[in-house]
Amino acid sequence: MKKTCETKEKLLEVGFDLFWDGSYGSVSVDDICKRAGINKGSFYHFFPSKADLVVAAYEEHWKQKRPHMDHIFSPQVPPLERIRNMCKYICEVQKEKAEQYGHVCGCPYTSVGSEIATLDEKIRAKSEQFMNCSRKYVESAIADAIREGSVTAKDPVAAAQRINMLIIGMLVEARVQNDLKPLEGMESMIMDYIGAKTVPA
Amino acid sequence: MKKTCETKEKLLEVGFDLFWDGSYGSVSVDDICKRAGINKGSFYHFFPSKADLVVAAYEEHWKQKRPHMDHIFSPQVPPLERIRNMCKYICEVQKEKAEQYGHVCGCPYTSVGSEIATLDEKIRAKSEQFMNCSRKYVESAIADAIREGSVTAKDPVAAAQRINMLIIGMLVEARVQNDLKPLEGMESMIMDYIGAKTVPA
DNA sequence: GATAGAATTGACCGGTCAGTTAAATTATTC
DNA sequence: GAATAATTTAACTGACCGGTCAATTCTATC
Repeated sequence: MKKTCETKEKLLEVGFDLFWDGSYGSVSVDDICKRAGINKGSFYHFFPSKADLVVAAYEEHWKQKRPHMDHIFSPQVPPLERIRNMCKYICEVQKEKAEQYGHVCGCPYTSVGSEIATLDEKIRAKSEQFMNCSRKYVESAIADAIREGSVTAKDPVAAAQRINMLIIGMLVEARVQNDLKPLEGMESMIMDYIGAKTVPA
Repeated sequence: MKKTCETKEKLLEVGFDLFWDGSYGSVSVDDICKRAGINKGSFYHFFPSKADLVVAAYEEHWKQKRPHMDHIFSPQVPPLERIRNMCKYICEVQKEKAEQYGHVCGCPYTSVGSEIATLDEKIRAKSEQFMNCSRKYVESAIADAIREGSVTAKDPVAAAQRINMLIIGMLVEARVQNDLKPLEGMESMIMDYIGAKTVPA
């Protein structure tokens, strides 16, 4: 029950990383197995197909990321600070991955999701689901900000949706430009957008 | 000199369409040739590689699209109307392509660009170039809007950059959701963002 | 109508792709 | 420690990949 999980989890982790850095089409099952130090037969013992691996890897990745997001968006934290911390977190992760891989990688769900959206419905649907995970956090933060009056925005649902699009656009630009610069304005752009009344450091 | 161009242009057109609908990795040279009714040898007579085709197809597509953009952004047209017309144009094209292919396809430069950004520098650079083409139009429209006082925005460069990101984000979301809905708010979102003073129909 | 260069053909290459299989090894349970 | 199931191994399949090539046909010019 132990070693089993190690193999499976190794495949999930390696697969996620390779797909994130490259693309779904450019990473083969052989690539994943080689990097994971695992035989191909084992891959197909745990996953019925390459597409199933990427879906499982999405789920595993989100499972591991969620506690961090819950912490960032804890109601203990003032609402605008939650959003600011999210921006910092995104930038940190991007910087870290860029150093690790030598490329700016953008949002993993978005990259593979956009690549494969018209070709595999199961992956498409999962990408959609996870691309929208962070939206709910932003939504409740903005709702709280509205209640405490620290923001001129009126509709938390619409605002969160738009912020989500903005961040996605930024991350895609950063990936295509292979440059972290597009991310620099993220925090101020969002604060501008929701009409944050305090303009702290 | 006539039939020659027809073959080459057919390959450019079919390639662009297939890459736009699917992805760079999922469309083979054989697919393109079959759809174009052209032999593989001819493909490699005109293009040294698959990557070169996609770059050439980008260039051809932009060449054909540019007059339309020049028209939309003619200084004859009031600046905010230029931007509104651009939004309408984007939505129209997306709707048309969605009907044609059965999928919402998003921005062609962005989709392939994001897919391939970390793998092929030549394609990456071209994607970056064309993803930013529309930015210059928006920039000058906003500058004009500022001069005529129809807008509260201050910095046309920053505003255009952010609008570009917004549109990219929207198009990626639309593609991944396979739904035109995310595009609906484009015009009002942009007008909100730059602080358009008139709120016409 | 001879000639040369461009366009076209279709068979072909080695390599790689996702996925399979049967046998061997390891853990688990009684 | 025997029986059973889970896991791992490595060789294998057949289709398809991007790209090559020599042979052929077209076309423009003199």
